[in-house]
Amino acid sequence: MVRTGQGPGRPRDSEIDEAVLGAARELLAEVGYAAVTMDAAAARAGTSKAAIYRRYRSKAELLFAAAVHSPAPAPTADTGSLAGDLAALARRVLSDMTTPAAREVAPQVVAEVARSPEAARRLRDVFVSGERAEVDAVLDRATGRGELPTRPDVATVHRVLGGALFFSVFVIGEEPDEAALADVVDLLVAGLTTRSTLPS
Amino acid sequence: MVRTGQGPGRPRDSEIDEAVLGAARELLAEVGYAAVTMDAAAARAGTSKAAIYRRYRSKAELLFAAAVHSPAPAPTADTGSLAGDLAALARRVLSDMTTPAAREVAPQVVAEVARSPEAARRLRDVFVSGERAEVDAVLDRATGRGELPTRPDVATVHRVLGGALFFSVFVIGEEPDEAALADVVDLLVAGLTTRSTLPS
DNA sequence: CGAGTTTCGATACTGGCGTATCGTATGCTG
DNA sequence: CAGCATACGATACGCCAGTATCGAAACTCG
Repeated sequence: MVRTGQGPGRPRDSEIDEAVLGAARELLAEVGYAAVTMDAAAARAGTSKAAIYRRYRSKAELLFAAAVHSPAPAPTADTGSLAGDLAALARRVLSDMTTPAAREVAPQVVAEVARSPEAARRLRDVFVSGERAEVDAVLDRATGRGELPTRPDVATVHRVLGGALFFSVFVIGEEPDEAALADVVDLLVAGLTTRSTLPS
Repeated sequence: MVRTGQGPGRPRDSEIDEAVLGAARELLAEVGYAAVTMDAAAARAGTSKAAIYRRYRSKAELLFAAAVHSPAPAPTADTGSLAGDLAALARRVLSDMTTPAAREVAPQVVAEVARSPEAARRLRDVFVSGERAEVDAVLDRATGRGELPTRPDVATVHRVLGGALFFSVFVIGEEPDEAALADVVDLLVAGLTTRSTLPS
């Protein structure tokens, strides 16, 4: 019994998938999050609201998908040192966060996550795990170089680095400049290279 | 010419101030953020929606005010060490974040902040500056004890600590347990006591 | 080929946030 | 006392997210 992965019934029209996503992207760029209307998105995509809601559970999810272009995040380059790698990673994450689209969409996604456990799961699968994997790779390289006394807990490092960036941009409301970013990374590197991590 | 601080016109009724805030608090606790209605809040407060919107610019701001009880946050106790102080501060902030009300309201406030620069300013005045002052006090004590080689940048420490907590709860979606919290604090302390901070 | 299931477009509908409008009430200022 | 500016209750309204309903189309399985 071969499971084709396709259930019974009429299959989704992939052209509509793209049309919807494209329309959402355009509208988001043109008028901004608040002014995007589901009706307008449907109209521009040449379809109906129902078709959109079959694909996304809310406006926040649609525009989240629209704002996220590259499902293949370029893995952080190997700069040769933990400090360099973390700085590079931090810069990339920060630049992703400060995209016009991301600036508007991310807070809404956080709000959505609070309402829907399912949205929370999806965010974790799409974003959190991806970021964590990148942090993991950086720590792997540093461990390989012998820069670290013990292997730090990935979750901790991710929490601290990602948290500092997210918090700065979306809660404090001021994007850290290059010096502030360096200060955070410096603090993190100093901590990692000094202590022995507690067992998680 | 004495500016009384009260402009012309009929003054606000302070009883309505309290009634609105009380009604909002009750409803928030009873039915949760999403199910709170501005009409219901007005009705329970025995007033009209217009009176509420004269005081708060949105549902998010109303429920934010309703969720924040103590404008006088108990200053963090002096535990005798930087590690102890930071751990205590982290625990308090975390417990504030994980209140049922805060869990629902905080993400909405973040979303609101993205839409309204004015809301952003208010959040900074009410919350960010308060937290930062607490971090500052902790760093002051540590510096006084001679635990730190140089005075760290408050903004950096605040970003890292506050960010790690906020990010964990509201983005990653998992509240850090006692061990995870200890790991973050440990990392932070190791970093602070080791390096010399870059000039901000 | 027929039964069952899902998508599609189209459209109508509900609920709730936020705004606007009135006539009235209440305070300051000259 | 005469403005004048604002707050008040009471609606009414626009706008939009999200849901529901319909007949028709498209695909799978038996």
